[in-house]
Amino acid sequence: MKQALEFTITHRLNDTLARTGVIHTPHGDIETPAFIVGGTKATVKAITPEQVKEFGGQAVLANTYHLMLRPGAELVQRAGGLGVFMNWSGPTFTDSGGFQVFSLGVAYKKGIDAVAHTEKGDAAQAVKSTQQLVKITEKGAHFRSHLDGQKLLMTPESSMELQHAIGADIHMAFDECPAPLAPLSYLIEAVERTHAWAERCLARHNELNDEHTKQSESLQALYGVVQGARDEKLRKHSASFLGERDFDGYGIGGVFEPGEIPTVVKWVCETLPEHKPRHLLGMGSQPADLFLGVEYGVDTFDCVAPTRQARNGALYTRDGRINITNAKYRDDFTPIDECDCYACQHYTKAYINHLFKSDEILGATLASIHNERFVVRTVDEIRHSIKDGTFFTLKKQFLTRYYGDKLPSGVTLS
RNA sequence: GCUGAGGUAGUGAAGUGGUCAAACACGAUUGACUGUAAAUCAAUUGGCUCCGCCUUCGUAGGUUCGAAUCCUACCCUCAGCA
Repeated sequence: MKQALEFTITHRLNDTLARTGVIHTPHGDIETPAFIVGGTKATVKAITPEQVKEFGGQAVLANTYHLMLRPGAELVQRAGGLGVFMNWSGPTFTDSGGFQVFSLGVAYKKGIDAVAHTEKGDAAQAVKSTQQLVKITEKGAHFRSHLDGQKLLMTPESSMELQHAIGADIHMAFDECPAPLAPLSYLIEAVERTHAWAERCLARHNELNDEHTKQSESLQALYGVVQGARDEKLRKHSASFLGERDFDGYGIGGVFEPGEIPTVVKWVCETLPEHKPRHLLGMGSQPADLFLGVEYGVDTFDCVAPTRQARNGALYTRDGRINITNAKYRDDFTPIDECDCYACQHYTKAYINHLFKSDEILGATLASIHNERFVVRTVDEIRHSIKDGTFFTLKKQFLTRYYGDKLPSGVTLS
């Protein structure tokens, strides 16, 4: 059978897991490391696909759960698939909906942050609330739609069918993302379930790809998703189990602190087969995520924070994050940053401050373009630095300037 | 000039004898946001030597143990009539 996805590694950085490469998809190549732009509901919030292209976005990631509810996967299929529907001609990814088991379950109304960051959270309660709000069984996950409350069941098979209907180039296996604080016994159970689901995903995915072959349609790729929270044995077990299966690449799920990358991501990436691409799910809003992720073997990232934070007025600059609504920017007639994005080339902080204060939607657009450009450019710089061997110099300079003396815990500059 | 209504914190607006430094909304200030239930959410918003004290509800007096709330005078605003 024809490969659904080809991945070529072009450079490696000695003594690290970092590499550069190219992911070849039916809708074009992705030069890695790459930041994949969040387009959950088949739109990159507040900006057009042309603008995404202009700031250097190479691929977009949408979400199966959201599109299943609205407008429906079948409708996206009838529209001609995700790319045609949203007028994005480049490569596309879909997430499986597995993360919503977490965000609508354990993290429900508490914020993901509260669960991921609390040192001494109530682990038993974390599991309990999962079971109450999102019922997980071997069969799949029972959800309630956040739109109208209707009961839904998503199984590995149905997630594959939905993702094939939506028609992205790269799909994610349906996984369970447990709260990192859940007791080990539960984490083990969740990993085993994720593995069983992964095998079912792969089986159904291959059947669907066989049908594509018969119809002379291009094949779609499937990434297995590694779980295992912060546990070394579990992470390595998960990476090794999935690594032995014929996935086109791998997602790494459930990591929330940059300081965890040198341990968790490293365990995973040194275990996974080297010749397949690795995607760090849901991380990559701050430079530490990007530098450490790449250093420890990540090829692609996706993260909604650049656009979400942009809509809420938090903008990235080389000297750290700023809040554009701060009073001091009211009459600051300089651009957000030394930056080549559309917003920085044409507008001042004072103007964008005014847009936010006035609740004008152009503010969200300009801020989103800027934040996305910042992240995409940072990854581009990292990619080049691997090719010319200046990665560690760049890392030190970049992180020192961005964080000053407030480096996130667990992050080192060497 | 007459009649009526009214003057409460940055603004609008509750409150009409004690539980009022005064609801609520907006505004303002700050913070958070990482596989998007997020153009969302949270905190602060009279002063201070801040688990307590001081000064505030047009101004000045008064009644009362106690007043933003009752009385008197004055000032001002708005509406209608002259």
